[in-house]
Amino acid sequence: MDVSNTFGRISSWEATPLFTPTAQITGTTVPQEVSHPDEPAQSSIILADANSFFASCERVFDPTLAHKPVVVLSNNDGCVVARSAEAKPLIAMGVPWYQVREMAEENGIVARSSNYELYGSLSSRMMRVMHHFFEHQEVYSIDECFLRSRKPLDDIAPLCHAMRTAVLQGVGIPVSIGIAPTKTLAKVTNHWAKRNPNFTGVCAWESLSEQTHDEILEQTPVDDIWGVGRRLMRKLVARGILTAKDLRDADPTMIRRKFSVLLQRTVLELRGTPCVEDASNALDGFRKQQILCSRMFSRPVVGHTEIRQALSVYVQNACRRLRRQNCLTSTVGIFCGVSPYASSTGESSLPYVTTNLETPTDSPLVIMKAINERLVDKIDPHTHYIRAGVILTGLVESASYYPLEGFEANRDTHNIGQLLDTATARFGQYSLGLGYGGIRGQGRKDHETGATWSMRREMLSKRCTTRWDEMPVVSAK
DNA sequence: TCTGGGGTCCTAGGACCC
DNA sequence: TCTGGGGTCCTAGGACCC
Repeated sequence: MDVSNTFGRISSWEATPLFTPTAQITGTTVPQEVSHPDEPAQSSIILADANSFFASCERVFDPTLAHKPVVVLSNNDGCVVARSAEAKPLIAMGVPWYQVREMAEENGIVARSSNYELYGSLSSRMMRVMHHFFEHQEVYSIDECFLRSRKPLDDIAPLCHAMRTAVLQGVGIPVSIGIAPTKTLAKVTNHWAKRNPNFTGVCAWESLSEQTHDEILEQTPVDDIWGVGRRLMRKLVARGILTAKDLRDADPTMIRRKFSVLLQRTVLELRGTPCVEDASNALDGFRKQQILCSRMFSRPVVGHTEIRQALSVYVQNACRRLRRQNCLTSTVGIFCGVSPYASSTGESSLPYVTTNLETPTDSPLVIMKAINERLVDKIDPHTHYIRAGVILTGLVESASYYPLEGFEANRDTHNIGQLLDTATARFGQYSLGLGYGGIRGQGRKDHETGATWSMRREMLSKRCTTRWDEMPVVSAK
């Protein structure tokens, strides 16, 4: 076995624990990290997770929502994607909004369209505050991060309490914290802390007795475990594995053979052996390997003209993200989808077609030209599409790419992308656009482009932290 | 009338090479 | 007429996450 594997990428053929001797798995031993005599050999994983993040964000600048049931809807006001604690008993996750709207109004449930600009801004504030407490931070999603510490548990727990208070006071978002030897157990602990009123937002796995560990795992259904979705759950239940305790006690080799290396890692993680690597250093930080921009339309779209309009807007959005991570793309793909509810076959995603660009680029002009010339005619002009999207893959770092002489054609020589970035930073997103991405309407209700196919967001709150003209006004009497 | 968006990783299978 | 074995790379599809 290659020892360099141990601290680098997990090899695909075997679940290799990261910090502990691996004799029981591979027959070899790996060096342990050097530790200070006063410090535990293994670091603690701290999972900090905001409570009902989107709903909590809506409350930050609208105190009238406090203690009321609040739900946040997906794009296009489609279905319920977040619920405050008060709303949880009243409304299920993921239900289509149109089916429950009447009931919600009768029960005094307040609904908001999703306001990702606000959530993103509050998320980065929250992450900054937490980073102040623990140097090693891995931002895992918009509302949660893993922190790592080698301090003794007696020191970590008070720090976590202080961090929780700081986020609540400084940003206005309540978070729950789980501390455990592995990421999977930190997730379990965190969920437990949220459900159990005995914990004031912070719970440490290792402060609990073995009997409590068993009780917690016994009460955790297998599909509540990080990494086990609906499909896997069905297969596991068929084998009599119903709870997290059953999975922890299953034979890892059998799990590897019958399922996958991923689930084998989960088994080991439930036993306290870290197997899921720290992703914060992957790819120089936060560089994505693919960029996808897609949206549902507010109404079905037929024919190439409007599809081109939408693709043009999405390409500009994708290119902005591409430039932000200093990359160029070599392959562009587009897809359209029809409603799986309307089609008799349940088919949802129709053509996905790709084309390779002659040279990598970040220019929306070059990409849109390739789409118009090579891909758009693969789309059926008579189908009623409800969504479309653009995927950029084969990303390369701009700094490391030098075109051969005579092959610079795809370079954005006029720096149009840069110009768009500067203009939109100053005047707001969609204030300036290219071609079909050029803007016709201002209406927030019809989304930013003002196009009739643009998504619906009828209950959008203000973007208080990112728009001068939407800043909240406070008055004192 | 109306059912989200943006990612990741793993695996199997095919193409291709020597 | 017989028709290998071992390896890499790429891609599509499936599963998962929030």
